[in-house]
Amino acid sequence: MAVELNTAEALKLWHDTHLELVRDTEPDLSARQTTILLTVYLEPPPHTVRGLAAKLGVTKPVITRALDSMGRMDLVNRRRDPQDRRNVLVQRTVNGSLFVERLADTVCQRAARLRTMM
Amino acid sequence: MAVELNTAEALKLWHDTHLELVRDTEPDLSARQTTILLTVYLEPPPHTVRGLAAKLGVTKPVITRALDSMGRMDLVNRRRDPQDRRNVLVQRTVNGSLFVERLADTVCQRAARLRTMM
DNA sequence: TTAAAATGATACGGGTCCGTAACGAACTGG
DNA sequence: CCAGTTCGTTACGGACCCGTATCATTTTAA
Repeated sequence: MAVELNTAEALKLWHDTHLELVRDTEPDLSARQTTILLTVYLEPPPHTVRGLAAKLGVTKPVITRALDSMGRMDLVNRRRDPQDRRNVLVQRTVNGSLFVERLADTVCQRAARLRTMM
Repeated sequence: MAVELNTAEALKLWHDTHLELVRDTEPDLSARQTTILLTVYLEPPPHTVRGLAAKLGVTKPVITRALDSMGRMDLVNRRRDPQDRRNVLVQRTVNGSLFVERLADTVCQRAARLRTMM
């Protein structure tokens, strides 16, 4: 596991990956949406609105709205917690998994090209 | 120069860096703004509105507005091209350089921690 | 000199997002 | 039971961004 980025490489990776995301036809996710999406897909459940808001350091309506829009894109799902029906559990979707997989591929490809393209 | 990210590492890097940017007090840049900013700071001048629009695959008003808001944040500057006064040249600022430097540090630190934190 | 082309900015109508405040629903403890 | 707490959501006014269409300015070329 060799992950050593110098300053120039880090910036180029950040730039190249963002450029590819912008050029894609898919609508860009905001930094907040990206963080929420990857939290849900990388960290073990359960994921609640309150928990996500605390983790990101934002208010709860921010999470609610992000879940609204990402739900419209079919990237995440909401379900009531049967144990405590006040809670909402954020769940993964098939489409969201594919989206995250494509994002990982993009980052990996751009990282690999750093070696040859600089 | 060893840059080898596997899928899990790429996603964790993307997540961790975005999380730190969201938690920062500074306002988040959109993907388009990030791409414009890093293009200006990584690639050799001159940078014009038309050129940036073509590179990103967006319309010119998108670039104009992004330059408006990033100019308000003192991240970039606009200047008329004396050679061809129709053109606007996008220029770097001291504050923008610091911002880009901090971004690079964040990405580098998060990349370095991938080794120990997984 | 003048019509055409090119550049960036602006107006417009519509959408999304922001934080604060208030709300209903669900749980908790006395 | 029932007041108090904890959830997530919604309402609101304001800010920003979107793409299309149009504009003024400048350059080019006939």
